[in-house]
Amino acid sequence: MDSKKELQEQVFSATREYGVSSVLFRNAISRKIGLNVADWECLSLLTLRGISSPTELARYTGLTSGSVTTMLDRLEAAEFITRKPNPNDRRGVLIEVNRKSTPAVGQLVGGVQKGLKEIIENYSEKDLKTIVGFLNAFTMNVRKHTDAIEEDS
Amino acid sequence: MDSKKELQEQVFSATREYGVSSVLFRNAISRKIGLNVADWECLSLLTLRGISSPTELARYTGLTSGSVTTMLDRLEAAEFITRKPNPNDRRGVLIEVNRKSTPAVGQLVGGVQKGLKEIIENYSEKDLKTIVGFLNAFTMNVRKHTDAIEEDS
DNA sequence: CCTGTAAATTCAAGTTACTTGATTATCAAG
DNA sequence: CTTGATAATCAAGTAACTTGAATTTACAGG
Repeated sequence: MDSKKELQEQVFSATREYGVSSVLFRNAISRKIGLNVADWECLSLLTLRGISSPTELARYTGLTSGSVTTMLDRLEAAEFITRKPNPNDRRGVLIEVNRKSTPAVGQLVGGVQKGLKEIIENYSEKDLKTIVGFLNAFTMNVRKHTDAIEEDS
Repeated sequence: MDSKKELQEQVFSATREYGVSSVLFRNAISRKIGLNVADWECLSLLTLRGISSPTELARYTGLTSGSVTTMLDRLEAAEFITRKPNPNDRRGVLIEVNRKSTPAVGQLVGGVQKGLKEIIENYSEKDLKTIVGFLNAFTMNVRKHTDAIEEDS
């Protein structure tokens, strides 16, 4: 097998390890913080997006809207999030993450992000372009297949 | 300088979108197959990691041994896995994934994998090396922090 | 301006999955 | 051959999730 084919296989394999490691990290951190996995993923998305809605969180976690309601009740009671009225749609609510009430979370996530930034800093512009291109292509591919799965139901 | 910082930010952002898209794919596929998210992820771990015992699976998932028992009962009833006696330890069991009994799974996962392989084929050897290097560095970083979280408990 | 339909969220009742603690069987060591 | 630890399971109780209905608001067509 030539070296290019081998490299292709290495990339393929690396993407899987990337995914597995992310899952294991999530398991460890949610356990550490004392949240179940769904609750943690919810907080995680909120951290990325800043503000979200129960509908979006339902999609992200794969839970039903009813489950999201009780999950948000839990997170709100624990002061991880706040519900606010949506000024543009009086049916909806906006979910905000309370960053100050989660110093442990910030520290744990911040550590990984810091590590990632250090990795990124070691690449040239050219390489960064290659990496961004690959990551975006990967993401588009996953999205395409997700949509395909969801369509024929 | 500025464009490099911007590129770095793009990579950082792309890794997050990569993660989000993976989560949404997981939701879609587990729903499609009729497994809950936790069961699907376990099946995935069993397949990718070659995990073989309930004990090991419990460690990876953060579940208790009792939960793993009932989860394996579900997966076995649905014929996704098989329990076999461990010839080296009569207390234990070995878990095997039944690849043949899951054509739907194979087809769905195969689709994404095919797309990924097509993406990979468009890169030069040099670029592939860059990509592998980045993915591995990312994975190592996540693992390092996972271990750190698990250690001080 | 109405009216019907769809969407966002919540709620109540029933189901599923998880945890804890005990149980059985086996191992490993002295 | 006894002691302490480990692998898996089981039973009972708890926590989380789903389903389906209710409420409120949005929006499109007549």
